[in-house]
Amino acid sequence: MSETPSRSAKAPTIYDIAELAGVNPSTVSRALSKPGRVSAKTEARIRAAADQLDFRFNPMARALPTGRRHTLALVVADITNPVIFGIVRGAEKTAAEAGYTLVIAESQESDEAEAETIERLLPSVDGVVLATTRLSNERITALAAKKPAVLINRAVDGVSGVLPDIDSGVDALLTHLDGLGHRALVYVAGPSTSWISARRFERLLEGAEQRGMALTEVGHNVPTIEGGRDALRRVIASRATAVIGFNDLIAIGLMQAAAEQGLVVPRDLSVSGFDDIFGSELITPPLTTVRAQLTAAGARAVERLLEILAGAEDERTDAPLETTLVIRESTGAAPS
Amino acid sequence: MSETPSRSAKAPTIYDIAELAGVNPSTVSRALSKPGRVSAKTEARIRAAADQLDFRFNPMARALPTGRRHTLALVVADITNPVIFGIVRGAEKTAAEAGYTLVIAESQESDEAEAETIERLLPSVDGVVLATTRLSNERITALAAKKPAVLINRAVDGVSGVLPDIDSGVDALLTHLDGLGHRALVYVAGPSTSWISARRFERLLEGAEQRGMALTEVGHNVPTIEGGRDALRRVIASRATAVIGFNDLIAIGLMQAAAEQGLVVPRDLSVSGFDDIFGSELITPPLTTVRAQLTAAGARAVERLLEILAGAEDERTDAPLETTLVIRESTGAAPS
DNA sequence: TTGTAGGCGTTATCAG
DNA sequence: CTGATAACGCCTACAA
Repeated sequence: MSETPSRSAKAPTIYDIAELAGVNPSTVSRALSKPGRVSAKTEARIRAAADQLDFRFNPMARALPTGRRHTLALVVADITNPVIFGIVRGAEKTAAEAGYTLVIAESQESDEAEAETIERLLPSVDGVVLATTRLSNERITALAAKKPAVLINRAVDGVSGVLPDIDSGVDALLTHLDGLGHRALVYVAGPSTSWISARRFERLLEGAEQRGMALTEVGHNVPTIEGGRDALRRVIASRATAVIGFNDLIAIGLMQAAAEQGLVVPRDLSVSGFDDIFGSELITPPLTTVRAQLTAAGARAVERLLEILAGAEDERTDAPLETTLVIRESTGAAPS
Repeated sequence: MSETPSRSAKAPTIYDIAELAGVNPSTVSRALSKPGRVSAKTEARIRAAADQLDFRFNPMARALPTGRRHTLALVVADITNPVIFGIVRGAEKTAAEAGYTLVIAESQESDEAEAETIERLLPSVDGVVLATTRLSNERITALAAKKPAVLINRAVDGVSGVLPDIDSGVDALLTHLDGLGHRALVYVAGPSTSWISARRFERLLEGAEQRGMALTEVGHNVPTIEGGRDALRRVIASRATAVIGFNDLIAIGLMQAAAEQGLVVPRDLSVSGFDDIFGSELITPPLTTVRAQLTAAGARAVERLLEILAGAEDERTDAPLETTLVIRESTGAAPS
């Protein structure tokens, strides 16, 4: 016999239940939030009353005395970047399963804008996941001092992070290109604020040295298709036979621009990227890329956050997430 | 001289400010929430104190007496569907500008799962945007009775909705295909619970009749690339020369499967879709599609919600969002 | 213009 | 095991 709760009618409270069940409100609170601390009989009666009234806890009221909001924030730079698909999905699922709500915020512009967004959200969440942050290390450290924070694809001293296994992926890619006969490579870097872009380049450098390959870097680019297109001219000028884009978006932009210039990929130029986003497989030729476990990253970030909230030691960065080279058709033998 | 707020130190309250400024807490509340109701002098003093303590309102505490949570929910069936991108972006931006926080929830499975998700979120939000809902009309009506709700791409009596201009887009598409000489079409429908899929088919039917074209429908499909692939066999069996996918994802799946069968698009089969998502332009050949204004839809949905919250009449569905036919290379002359 | 007092829904601390 | 009662941080009549 559940009533039809109209929008105007206020939601039932534990007082309503208490009255209906003939007990004290505090007993209702106990019965409903910490089962077992109340006699089975009364608990049953209270639950029945709660059902009948279609009762839900008021999260706001609940948060007041406890300080727990049961809400987590996920901050991303650009929602339209397909990389965050998986991250969002993994994070949302894990949060929901733990009874937490996930707030997603986009920080678009500068690190200034991002800082503001976070500032705005902070009072209503218990912790924050930073997925593609443009924040400085200082700001991140400051943030982590206020609320539990976990980083994805970024390492900052003293702050928990979830990282991909950069080295193995990069190595596999280099081995692949080496095998195809490429001796000169270019890396099209991401934003200067991207920690992971720098790390990828570092490892590329090491690997290229070991293999005796030439490697140059094409300075900071917006991590979008546009960014990739804009970089083509500099890529061509480098005379490399294979380009490695900071991410798939850049790689795709590169391929589009190359096609427009009459360049045939991979005959004239081999192109590869990172992440394996939606779309990488769609483009012609399909993109060779280093796949990251995005969903797992999102899930793990939230797990870490929940652990910290549960009182775990703060900083910890567990084993990096495995990475796989996905060979498709955008890479081929070096032109002779 | 801002202190370094440590995670353990509790956030400052209006009491702290009151003490520091030598006034009553209620005066602080007034000064900070409704400027002008306090003498300029005291207000200045209070603001200074607030700054000094780096004060933020506690949204939870604020929500208690007022009942306003300043939070909106956006519920989507599948976060990895690129259609959602634009919607999320538009919604998030509009919400943030109005000082609202956006919670995004994914409801994956059945309408049962979606109902549960909403149920869980409801107490912590002021209103809900349903973007790709699988809920029944009854459930939607029930939901709207509890909290303000706005639908995207779905019309339900008595509930506000944001709709695309289906007719003009469909008509443009039909005219395009007619001009290319196609006389037999197939529509690859979306899920049976998709209101907009049915509407698209209806209009296709009308238009096909008017133009004397043949049209068949290939029953309900999952709105993903997989769903499109699975439908190809039935599409071929229909003997149509042009397929219209419920959305771009289905169209892309169709194209992939067709290519694997050795069919050349558009020589052997013309393919088109709806939405113009990320990826439609990337695939080869680039997809002809009816573009929807996704970002605008998300923004407008939140605007409507805010209007309702501000006391506007409840139901209203304003002029549909314009739709544009984007002709690319997946459609061509009908085979003779 | 500013202070006082009561309340919002829940939890926590004490008694009983 | 259960009932009072005081927080939690803010808002809002009402009074001064």
